[in-house]
Amino acid sequence: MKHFSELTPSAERVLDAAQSLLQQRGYSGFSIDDVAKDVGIRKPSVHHHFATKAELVATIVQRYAHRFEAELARIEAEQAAAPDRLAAYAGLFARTFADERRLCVCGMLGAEADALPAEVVLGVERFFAANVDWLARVIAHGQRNGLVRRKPGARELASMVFGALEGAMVLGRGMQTAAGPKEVGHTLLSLVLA
Amino acid sequence: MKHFSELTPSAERVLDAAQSLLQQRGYSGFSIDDVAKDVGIRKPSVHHHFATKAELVATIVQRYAHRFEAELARIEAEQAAAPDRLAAYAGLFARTFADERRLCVCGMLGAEADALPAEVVLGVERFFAANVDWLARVIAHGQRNGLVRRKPGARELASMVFGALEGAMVLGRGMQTAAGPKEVGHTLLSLVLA
DNA sequence: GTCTATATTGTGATAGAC
DNA sequence: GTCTATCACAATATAGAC
Repeated sequence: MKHFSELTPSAERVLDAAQSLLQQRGYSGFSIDDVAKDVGIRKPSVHHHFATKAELVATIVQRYAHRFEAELARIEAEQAAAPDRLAAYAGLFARTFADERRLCVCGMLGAEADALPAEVVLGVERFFAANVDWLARVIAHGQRNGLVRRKPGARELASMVFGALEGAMVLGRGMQTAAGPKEVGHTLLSLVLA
Repeated sequence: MKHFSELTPSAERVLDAAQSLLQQRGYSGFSIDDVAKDVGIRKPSVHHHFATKAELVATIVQRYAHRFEAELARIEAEQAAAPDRLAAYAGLFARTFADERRLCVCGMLGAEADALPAEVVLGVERFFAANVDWLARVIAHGQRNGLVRRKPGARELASMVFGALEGAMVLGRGMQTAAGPKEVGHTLLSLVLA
């Protein structure tokens, strides 16, 4: 598979359009032709950049995960205290959702996992693990400093926080009045602080 | 749309097979022919019971929501204390997930909402609202008795708990080592109790 | 990098017989 | 309630020209 950093500008436009469709409709819910129409080209031109749909989506996941991990690094650099890091983390989900109520790329794909090519599922697994690992580290740090409650372990809290934010995006789309990731982020924070 | 209580045994077999496929692969991820194959009949026989795919899935949602609400009523009858009711509630999600790592029907459909017929989305919205309403009532009751913490309001806690359990199912499929709804249920309970 | 044209398969849905 | 046969179209993907 191509690495996303070697993409031409045309390939990036294809990737952007496909990611948006993926976040709105899921892997099985959009076609190569949908992508082509959004970009303003024809189907075979999409295949010129990405031979198969699986490769296209695997590249989306790769780029998405890379960008996300860069955001995590930025948060750690900018925020020193665990509560501030957690608040900024929730903000990442809120920002994605604020843009046309888009779902997390990997949240969507995780739900569909059984219907996906193996190379896509692998990228999703890595993204999930990276998130839980990062959260567990931040939470453990906060627990040592007495800023985060100690009772459920760092890893249990991390899984719960990550899942709650992913779940909040799903609820937010299915239900107009539901709390989105922004509101759930606040609720989580007040529960998790010592 | 037909009501699920008037279904013939053959129609119920079709509905069962379709629901399983829906929970594993999503609305766009299974076809009428997939359903037919699982039941052991041909495509037109599926259409004989449900004229369109939209009607088939809308009926699944209707039946699923009805059964779920019956479970909620049973929990309220069997468990008097809010913490026990919440634990039993989380158990509903754990039980679904324990069966072949199936997703909640409406969790799956909520993620796909943008690609779905209106009659399906309407059923999903109703299911979400029923869950948050029920949880908010149970939590408010627990707050009055001093068994549930008072700080985030009942409705905020309810949205968070529901979303966390839905999210845990998504994580559980995408990531082998992740906490499923069972583990997340325990974490949630220990956070929410006073 | 993009196109037209095409192959192949899958899709939801219908007609009409048994 | 189920079937065969069929329709109209949409899907992923490829060949080969410009």
